[in-house]
Amino acid sequence: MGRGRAPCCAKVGLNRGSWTPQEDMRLVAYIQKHGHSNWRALPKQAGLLRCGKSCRLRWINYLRPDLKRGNFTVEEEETIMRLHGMLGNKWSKIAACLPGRTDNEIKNVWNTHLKKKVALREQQQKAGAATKNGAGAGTPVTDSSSASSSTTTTNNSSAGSDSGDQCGTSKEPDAAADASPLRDIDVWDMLVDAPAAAQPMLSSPCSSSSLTTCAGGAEDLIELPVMDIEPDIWSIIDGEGADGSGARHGDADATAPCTGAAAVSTSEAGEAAGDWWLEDLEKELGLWGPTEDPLAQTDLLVDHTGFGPLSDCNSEGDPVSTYFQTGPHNAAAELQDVELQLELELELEPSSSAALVL
DNA sequence: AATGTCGCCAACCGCATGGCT
DNA sequence: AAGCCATGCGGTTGGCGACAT
Repeated sequence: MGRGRAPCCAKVGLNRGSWTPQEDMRLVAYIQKHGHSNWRALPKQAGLLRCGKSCRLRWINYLRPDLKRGNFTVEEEETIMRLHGMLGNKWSKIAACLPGRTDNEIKNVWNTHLKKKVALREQQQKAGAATKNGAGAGTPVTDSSSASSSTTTTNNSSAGSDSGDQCGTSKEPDAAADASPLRDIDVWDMLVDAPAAAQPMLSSPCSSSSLTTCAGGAEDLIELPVMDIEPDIWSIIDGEGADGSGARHGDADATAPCTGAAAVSTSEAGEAAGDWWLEDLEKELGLWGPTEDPLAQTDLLVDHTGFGPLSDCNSEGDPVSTYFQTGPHNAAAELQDVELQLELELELEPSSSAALVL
């Protein structure tokens, strides 16, 4: 097997470091509309000065609508500790057993909390074994004070996996679906269902790999913002890929219909879901709410964005900026014209979509 | 109140893997 | 069969906030 390595982050001219709210919104908007079948082509098509890898990570670890936020529950911690005892540092496999949690998140939690916790338990076990001279072998998670209340019969979906194999053996979405009924849920379906459920961020089993290309049905969930980027940057980033390596999987795939999410289609419910989710996202990003101080938000835009031209567009031209300044509802209407134009340009000239300038 | 230290978390880096040509 | 490419994965690191001195 050949193992060519696609140059990615080494490219010059790309933003690095923390993501700005504008970048987040742009990425979310694009993925909602077109999906993410081709991460490498995505930033270009979405008008992001990021490498595909960075976009993927950002989406998987932070922007995915099905992510749980907040602290890990005791059950989750127990599950992680138990699975880690069986699987080791197979974070992605462990994450597959914890709906709404990412491998990165689990890894961090392990390194910061659970590792110590497990070490402490082992010490206690040894101490206990020394006195009792006995059992407990092979059970990495024996109860200790706090966690034991749940008696390791975790009510998580993963809990059913008495043997971690169930979760770990396959990353195939189908296989994952077998592991838990929750895995039938599609993130885009949730976008529709969630508002009715009035749940902030529903947990979903979607592992990172199970979230492929689902935007086809959610096309109208959100308007895709447009930004102004130096066209030259993409020739740098693309390198020799003038023929568009992305084109191979590119636009056709990006808009490919999603299996389960087809039901979403372009319904009003879908739009409502999009509004709801974006609203929630904005809240997460600290951008949502009554615009008592629009200037503050403008400052946010200007100060944090790495896009000069975008800053120039803040006041009037850029729909994302408008979005932040006027709120999601007004902006949705204001963006319609922009979206139409963008669609036209994308269809007419997919390879140079990054050069979109309004 | 100012400074230093520690811990957490998001993001990056490089390798591995699998699909496609 | 071999090579190329995109994506996935796990380890590592840098930034930032919280806490202690």
